[in-house]
Amino acid sequence: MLHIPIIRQNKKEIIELLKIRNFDASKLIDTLLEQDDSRKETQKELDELLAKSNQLSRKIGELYKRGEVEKANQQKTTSAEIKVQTKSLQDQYAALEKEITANLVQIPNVPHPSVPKGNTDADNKTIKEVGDVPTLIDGAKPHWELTTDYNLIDFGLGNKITGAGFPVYKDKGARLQRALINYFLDKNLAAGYTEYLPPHLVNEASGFGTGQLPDKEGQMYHITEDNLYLIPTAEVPVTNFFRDVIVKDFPIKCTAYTPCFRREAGSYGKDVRGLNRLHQFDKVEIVQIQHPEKSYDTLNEMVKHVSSILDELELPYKVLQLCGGDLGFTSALTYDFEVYSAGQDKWLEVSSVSNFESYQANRLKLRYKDEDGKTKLCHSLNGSALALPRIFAALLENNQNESGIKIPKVLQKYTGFDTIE
RNA sequence: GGAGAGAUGGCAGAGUGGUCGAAUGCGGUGGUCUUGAAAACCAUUGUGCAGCAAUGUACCGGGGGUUCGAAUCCCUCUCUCUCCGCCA
Repeated sequence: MLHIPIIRQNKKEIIELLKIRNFDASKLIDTLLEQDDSRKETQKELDELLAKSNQLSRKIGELYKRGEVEKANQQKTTSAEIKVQTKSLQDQYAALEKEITANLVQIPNVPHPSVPKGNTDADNKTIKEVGDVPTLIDGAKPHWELTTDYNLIDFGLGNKITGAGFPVYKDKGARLQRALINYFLDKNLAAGYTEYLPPHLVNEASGFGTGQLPDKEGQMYHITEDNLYLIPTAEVPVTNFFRDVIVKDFPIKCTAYTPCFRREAGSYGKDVRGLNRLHQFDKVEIVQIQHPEKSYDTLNEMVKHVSSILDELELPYKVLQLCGGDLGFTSALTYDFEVYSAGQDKWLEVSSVSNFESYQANRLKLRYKDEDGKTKLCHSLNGSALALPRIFAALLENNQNESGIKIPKVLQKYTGFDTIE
């Protein structure tokens, strides 16, 4: 969520920028600032009253010590009166704070000025396109046929033991999957990221910290018995490492492989065909915590890094800057990576790299100390490097020929084979 | 799963219901000394909110209660540790 002092300082600019997302914040912000004003006033009154009460208590203590019991008892009556007043002021204060937070969480992050206006993904801006769309052999197939033909994935078996959206990888399919995970992690390590293997279940506080809770509750699998949630992305456990932390050295660079679990309620049709949309999938994530002045340099660095992976995999891809309407709620600027998957003639999103500026950090209480020793909010960023299933699909579809499926060179030392026959 | 113990500042660890935001040690920062370093000595060192500031206020795992007054007493939740059982 946004930080109130920053809203106060840059009110006009923020309202203008939020229009890029087609979000009219003017009324909400006015209400918010009014509520914050009365919160301050209430606190002032309350503090004064509490000060009075504290003084009185100290006085009563002294009177008792001196044995002046009667005088002390008189003062007690006054103290009791003050207590009634403080109680009602405290309630008032708590109510105001609650309203303020409730309003605050309704305001999405302020888009970076460079974010293009727009409503849907059709308005996203193509930053660059790399690689040529491959010409396929006659009778080229989509991956959901190739995975069966070459015995790489058994969707039916997944249905049997769990349900739709839970594929079972097998033989060279399983090995290719493992190769991709290792390759991605090694690439990230070489770029200076530290590897983590976090829990796949998180508590409620973590869900709130990165913004999945309370609003997007239905998108996560919830284990009610223990009140834990299956992670929808490694972003949740990893970013929450830094909840309530005061950072000493920038940047912090983390990478983690985890399975990701998503309920995807309401998805259906051909978008969910094969590997295109799953309830469980593998992903290698990168997360950075950075000084506010450097976060956009870092964002560019992350985009370059993801690009270099796709270059090595020899997949045609494009980088898009998301328009206001397509931008995630908590992001200030997002670049999406889409890979061309020839067998189904489709561009598939395989990575989303975002700068959240201080939006997540404010929820997480993730801070650093500036030169004057004042605590300030850090910037947080993350991206996929990369999401596996769609890469898997594109590799099969683009590299198919009469004799089998070719494995890109860079992966061969990880797979231990160069073709799937 | 059964029995017990505990949760205090970056860490370790005191704390009789009143001057406790909290002893002490370690660590951190600044300084003295030194050619430099170490050692020693001196000083300083939590966070939020309000305020230009002085300062005020809140916070001793979370929530509630008793009391004029709670780190300290009571209730409750969560978590951690030890022992026993089970187990990869």
